[in-house]
Amino acid sequence: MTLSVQKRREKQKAELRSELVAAAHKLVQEEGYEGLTIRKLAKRVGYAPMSVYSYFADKQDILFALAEDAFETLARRIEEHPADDPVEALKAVMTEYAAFGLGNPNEYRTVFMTEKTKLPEGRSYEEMEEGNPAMKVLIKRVEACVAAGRLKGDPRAIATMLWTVGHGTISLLITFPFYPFGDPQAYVKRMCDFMLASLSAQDIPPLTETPVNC
Amino acid sequence: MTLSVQKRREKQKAELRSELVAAAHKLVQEEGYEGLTIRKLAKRVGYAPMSVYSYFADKQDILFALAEDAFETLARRIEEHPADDPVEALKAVMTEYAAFGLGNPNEYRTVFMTEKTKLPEGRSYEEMEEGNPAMKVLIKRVEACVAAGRLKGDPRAIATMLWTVGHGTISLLITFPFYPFGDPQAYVKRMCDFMLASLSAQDIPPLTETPVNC
DNA sequence: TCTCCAGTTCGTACATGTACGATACAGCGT
DNA sequence: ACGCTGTATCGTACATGTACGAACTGGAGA
Repeated sequence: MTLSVQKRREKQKAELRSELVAAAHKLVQEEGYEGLTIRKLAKRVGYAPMSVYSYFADKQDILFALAEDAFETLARRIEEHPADDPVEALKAVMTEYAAFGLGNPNEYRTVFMTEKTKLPEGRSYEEMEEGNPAMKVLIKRVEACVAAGRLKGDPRAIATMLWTVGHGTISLLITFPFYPFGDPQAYVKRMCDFMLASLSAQDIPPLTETPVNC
Repeated sequence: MTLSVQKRREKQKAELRSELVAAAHKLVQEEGYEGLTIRKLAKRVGYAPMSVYSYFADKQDILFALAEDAFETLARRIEEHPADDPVEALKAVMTEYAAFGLGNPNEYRTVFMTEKTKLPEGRSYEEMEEGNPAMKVLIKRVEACVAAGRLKGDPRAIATMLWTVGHGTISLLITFPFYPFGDPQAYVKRMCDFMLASLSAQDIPPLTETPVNC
């Protein structure tokens, strides 16, 4: 029964990790993002500071776990959105995405604006789509638009381009709040409408087949 | 002659600051970006660690000074680029901008991917255009395209949208090098061409006049 | 000339992230 | 039953950014 023991171990460990994430979340809510400190977090759950490192490789790792939670919430929020027209449904993804980013700048920043030379553990880029449910919804709704004949081209390429523009919009709004974008909502809507209108008028080739000469 | 004394003071101070920036630059070149430490920097110029704070408010401030230098180089590189066709000239701005960002990710990140809630000193958002010559060139070349009838609409709005997309492209390529964008150069070119083609087909209204109802 | 003051320099101290290694303990083979 | 090994926990130590205030210094006013 050594396996059973192993399993129990892992389960316990996962539970303690969850407990730590919950405590971190509470800490952030109570004292703001700068209030999240390894020492404080450890004290919260009655551990020694260094014990936290048994569950997280890094402080970055803790932030990442928090962000993953947040993005699950985002995905849920997106999914429970009305989707009468496929293009409108796609726009809703971008709008909700932007609202989330602007409303949770710290989480957004830890996921999308911090160094990713080493991504947690060794998982490949699928982490992007597996660990980030929002991306899945985006691709799904793009595919719906293509299937409905409202967009032409490779869904993944289209989704990537939308992501690029959405991210550019959000991160600039976050980073340069004083730049005269006008109303943030309006700017998001402008970019969103612009992209959809422009994409509708073109046939988007897949990403890898783009000619590399030049 | 109290003014003259004041001036001399300021001049001296500016010189020392420049010396610090130069030393910081050398340090970064020699030991990488993590090697830049206030203590090490102070030791380089023979000061006590805390004396650095007479010239820079923050470590962020030091990085910012370094990045400003880098962006001046970028602007020079852009300006000395052939500009036969106004649209091609505009594309060249984006291409060079992207090449710079991908080639100097650390500088790019400190300028465009770190919190700007408090921008150095109290200068307004013009810091964006005054302190960052690249932005000026962008607007200038957009205006040239509009004047030549190749683009329609408000130059500042068009420039802002181009900046948004360019930044989105660069920052995603920097942050997620493992995502299958395909060849970075090709992806930059794709986004660049896409934007120019799409912008050519529309009349872009000014930023502030965008309707805010939704 | 003496006193005072603003600004520059810096010594010390603190909170933080984290590396290193010690300790304690649970499950295993002998 | 007894020691062995791997793992969870944690005490200590170090480098770092930076706050606080002391010491110094050069020029201004009495």
